[in-house]
Amino acid sequence: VIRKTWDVVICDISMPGRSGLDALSQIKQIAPKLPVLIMSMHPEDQYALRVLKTGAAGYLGKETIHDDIVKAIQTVQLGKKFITPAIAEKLAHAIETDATTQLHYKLSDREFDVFKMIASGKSVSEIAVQFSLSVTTVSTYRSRILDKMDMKSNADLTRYALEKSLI
Amino acid sequence: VIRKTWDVVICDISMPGRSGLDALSQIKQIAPKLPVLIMSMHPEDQYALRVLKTGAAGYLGKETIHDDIVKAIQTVQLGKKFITPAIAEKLAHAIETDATTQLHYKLSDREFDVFKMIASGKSVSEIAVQFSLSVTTVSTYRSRILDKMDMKSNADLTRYALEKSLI
DNA sequence: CTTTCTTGTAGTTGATCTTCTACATTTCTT
DNA sequence: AAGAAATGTAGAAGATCAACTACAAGAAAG
Repeated sequence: VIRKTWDVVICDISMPGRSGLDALSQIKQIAPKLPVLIMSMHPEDQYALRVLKTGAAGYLGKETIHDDIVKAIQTVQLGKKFITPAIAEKLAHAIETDATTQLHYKLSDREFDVFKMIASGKSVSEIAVQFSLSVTTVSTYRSRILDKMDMKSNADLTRYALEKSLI
Repeated sequence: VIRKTWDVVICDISMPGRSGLDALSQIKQIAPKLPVLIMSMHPEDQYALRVLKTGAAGYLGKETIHDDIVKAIQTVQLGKKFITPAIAEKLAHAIETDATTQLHYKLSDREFDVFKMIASGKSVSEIAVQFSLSVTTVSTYRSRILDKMDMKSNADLTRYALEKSLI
């Protein structure tokens, strides 16, 4: 990679550990646009995600290596990422996990509605009227919201909602 | 000003109205760094402020024109502003008026303390304990705060305080 | 296909809060 | 200096809320 120009790098890093990732990041440093396809005899576990995050154009585990390699090379040569269904699934999960770190992900729909109203300053009784619910019901929602979001006051909710542009 | 370079422009705009200001802004457009001293037979009323905002280096009203003109020219020639005491006073007022537009300017000291605590989520009773006051006293403060700031809920206060970085 | 968890819903009751009113001090206004 | 407005302070009483408890229906898990 240092001496010559290539279309694609196919790199077998069967040994897990830093060495493989280090090699990848070095390559990407020297030639950021050079597609690097990583092969491994390990299954497409979360290792694949780390590899992709480091800049690989694709990851082939032992399950897919025989079937997909030609397709993979063709794909990455076009500058696209080659993603197997299994990895796509991992990616989706990774994204979902990101969503999971959003404090309010735990709220049910009703709770979220109430959350927004409380955050924007409505009182529980106002909310109760608007939703034709008992005041105590709304109050229960509020408790659950505070509990799930690990907060203590309405002001916390307001602050949070403001930060996340939820209101 | 268009054709030659000058040290200072002394401009008599005894006629109020746009014409004077327009001339001034045209001059400042052509030669932004050229000091323009405005003279007028009108008193140093708020017209002086408008003139200064438009970029004049100083304003001499009929009261000061005879005493200060030499000093004024010397001052603006150095690139400084020439401000008479009377105008300084106006400026101070203008600034204060800006402060006045801050919604919370009306609050008394105690009210402002309470305001910050409410905005950051403290309950009236917590505040009452902290200040060794009756709950109703704090509640009264709260009413007055809401009233003065023309707001309706604690969430409004939180939002406001957050916006103005008061908490 | 049960068991368990989550969600939507409320009542009771004690806690907290608001509103109205009041009054003594300060602090403006005139 | 006299009167008016703002400020600091609270009590009584009614309004609102929170906490705990409960339960049914749906979702998820085993």
